[in-house]
Amino acid sequence: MEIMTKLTTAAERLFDRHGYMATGMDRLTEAAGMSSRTLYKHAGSKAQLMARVLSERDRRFMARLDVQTVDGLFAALEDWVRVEGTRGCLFLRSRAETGGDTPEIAEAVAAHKTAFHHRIEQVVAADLGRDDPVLAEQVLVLLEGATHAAVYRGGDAVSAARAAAAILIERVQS
Amino acid sequence: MEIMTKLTTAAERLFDRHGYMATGMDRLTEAAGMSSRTLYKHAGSKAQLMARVLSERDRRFMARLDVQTVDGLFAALEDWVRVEGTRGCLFLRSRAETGGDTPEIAEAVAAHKTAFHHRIEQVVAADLGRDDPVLAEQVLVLLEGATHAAVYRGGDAVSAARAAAAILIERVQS
DNA sequence: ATTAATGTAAAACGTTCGTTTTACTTTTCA
DNA sequence: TGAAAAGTAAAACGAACGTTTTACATTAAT
Repeated sequence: MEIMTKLTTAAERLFDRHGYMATGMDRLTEAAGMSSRTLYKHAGSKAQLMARVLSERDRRFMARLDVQTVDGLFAALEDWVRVEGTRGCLFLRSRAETGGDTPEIAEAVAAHKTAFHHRIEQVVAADLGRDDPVLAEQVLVLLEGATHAAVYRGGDAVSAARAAAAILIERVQS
Repeated sequence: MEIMTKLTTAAERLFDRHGYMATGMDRLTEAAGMSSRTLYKHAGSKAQLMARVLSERDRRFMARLDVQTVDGLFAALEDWVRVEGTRGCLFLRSRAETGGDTPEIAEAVAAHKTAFHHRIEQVVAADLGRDDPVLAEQVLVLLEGATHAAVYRGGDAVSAARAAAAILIERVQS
């Protein structure tokens, strides 16, 4: 397995489960199975590593959101939380942990959230046959809410969000 | 001003703006305007201080949610984000930062989220004249979503959530 | 007036942080 | 075959961490 893949995978797991700040580099080198010399040669710094983790996660998450309907978005989120678990949004969390003061991280988060918003607008437009920025904002809120409510309410939160979105969609389609 | 009040106020501000882990005790003693000896005499430890911050915030936030209608919940959230800003939910963030491994913090978060959920169920029941756990879950998701989407979408997220909730309510009332 | 309590300022505690360096061993490939 | 590249293990870097302690000043009540 490639060194960079091993490293990014281990980093994502630890940062997600224990937090960015709370994860020390010693713990990371051990989990990734490499020396700190190699880690720094490839990753540059802890913040750059986190930025890499985030852009990799963005790629993986956005690939799942390649759907045609709003309901597909919630189905994708259900799959995501089933596979990846419910620990909230790693993007918002990492930005909050660093107070937005780490440029690499703040930029990766901003890029993801912009892409996320645009994708939702696209899917809403495809589902409705026309743009509806307000409905898109509501769908975004429901997805974000499901992600964070699932932390303490479990999968019910995602189901509830999905049902709510179906009602909002049906209402503007007829 | 009381020492404990000064301390909790300064701590909440710093933990919220820069993160729990990223805020050092030196920065805290300076912001609170007291020696570290006094701080530790009153607060016990950093984790206990955070737990105090959270239960104080719970008191303040839940007081705002003392409303009779679902729309009142969203109006209260609008007020909250106007006054306190949009940095996401400090409860979920502090739990995520510590990976749930700090008992005082994990307990304060669990207590708040349980109270939050129950309050929503109460308000939904009062508004509808009957219990509706599913609608309550949807309202919870919308509130949580508005809180977190507002971080990058601003006040529009809260307005969108409020409008969505109104639709869901109207639908089951008629 | 004196004692006990409570505060400050600041040094020090041992630990851990992110990162770099030293010394050495493997791998790669012209 | 042999030099360059890239890895490991482990020590060391200075800085910062949360917390405690030392030495002293101020307050409050007997």
